[in-house]
Amino acid sequence: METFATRGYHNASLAEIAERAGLTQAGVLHHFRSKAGLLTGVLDLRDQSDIGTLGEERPRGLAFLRHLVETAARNAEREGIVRLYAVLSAESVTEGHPAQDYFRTRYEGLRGLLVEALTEAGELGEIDEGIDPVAAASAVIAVMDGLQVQWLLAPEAVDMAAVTELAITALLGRPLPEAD
Amino acid sequence: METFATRGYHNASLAEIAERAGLTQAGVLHHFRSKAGLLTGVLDLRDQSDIGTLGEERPRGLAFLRHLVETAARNAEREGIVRLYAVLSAESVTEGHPAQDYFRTRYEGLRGLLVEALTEAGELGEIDEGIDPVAAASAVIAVMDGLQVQWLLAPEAVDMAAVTELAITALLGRPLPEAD
DNA sequence: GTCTATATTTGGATAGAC
DNA sequence: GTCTATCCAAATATAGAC
Repeated sequence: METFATRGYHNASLAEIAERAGLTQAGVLHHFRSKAGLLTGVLDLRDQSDIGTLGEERPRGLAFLRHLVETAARNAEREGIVRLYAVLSAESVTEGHPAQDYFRTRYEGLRGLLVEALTEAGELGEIDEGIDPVAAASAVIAVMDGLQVQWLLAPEAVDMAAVTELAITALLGRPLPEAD
Repeated sequence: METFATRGYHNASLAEIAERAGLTQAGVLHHFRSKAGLLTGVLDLRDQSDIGTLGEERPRGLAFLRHLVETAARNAEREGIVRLYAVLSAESVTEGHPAQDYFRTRYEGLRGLLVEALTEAGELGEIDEGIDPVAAASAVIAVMDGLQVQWLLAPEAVDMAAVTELAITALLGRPLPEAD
């Protein structure tokens, strides 16, 4: 994870990964059939503790948006994870990238989660009728992703949580309720 | 440009670039001292026709924000350029990447341009007093960047111009004036 | 200014011993 | 399950002819 985050997929070498894991390059390939397989394994592992796989008990309505702001705040303390996703998601749009399907599916899922949360918020009367859940969903995800790159290049210049909350409240047209 | 956009920096080879340019790999290195030098050259070239280098006659106040929406619309017809910046900007956060300074400076400049435009808009009475130009600047840039990755992975699922305009109008708390 | 040739390094992957 | 040894391909960069 750390090596892919620090170097990206193509510039990461199995030799470096092996060394950091305490075995040889051939040893790594005993557990994963190829470098691409290793990347897939890393992403699958990460997924088990990530937002993209929130279960049925996930927060509903605006509480989900609040959860995203908290995620942004927590991310400011997890540079490695932020870098991993920022680097790999963008790299995945290159030709034949092994994580392309993963990120296509991930974004589709994230947009779906947000559309659902925004729709719930509408039904609960938490937000105005006029809001387009699909457009707002893309916007929220985009802000969070874009902030990560800016923050990685200049951590002192960008407050990810504050700007995320600003953008969300602006899109909703009202303040976000505090966390429980 | 096309090769770096399609493959990223590390996975692009001088051989492919040379072939597409109609000469040999050694021929390319006669004009650029190294692969990193070539990347720098590409970015410098692009800069001459790009938003980051708008001169003194750039649009002022909200007209600048309108200009950004138009850029997003135009970008939907320029996948190559979009991919170039999306891939390289994220890749630039990896260790020792040759475009790191370029993108750090670029984002700093973009934020400065946005802050200036938003400040002008405030002085012109085009937007409310309460708006924080610095936070809004980061947000606008982030939305545009984030949308590009989503759009590259699923062009049919994301309307870059519409969502950009939605986010900007939300952040401003009012509609954006039409272009001249 | 472009080429061929080559040096040198590094990469991913495989075979087979232990 | 891990290692050593090796293969093979590809990469950047340089030297020097034309």
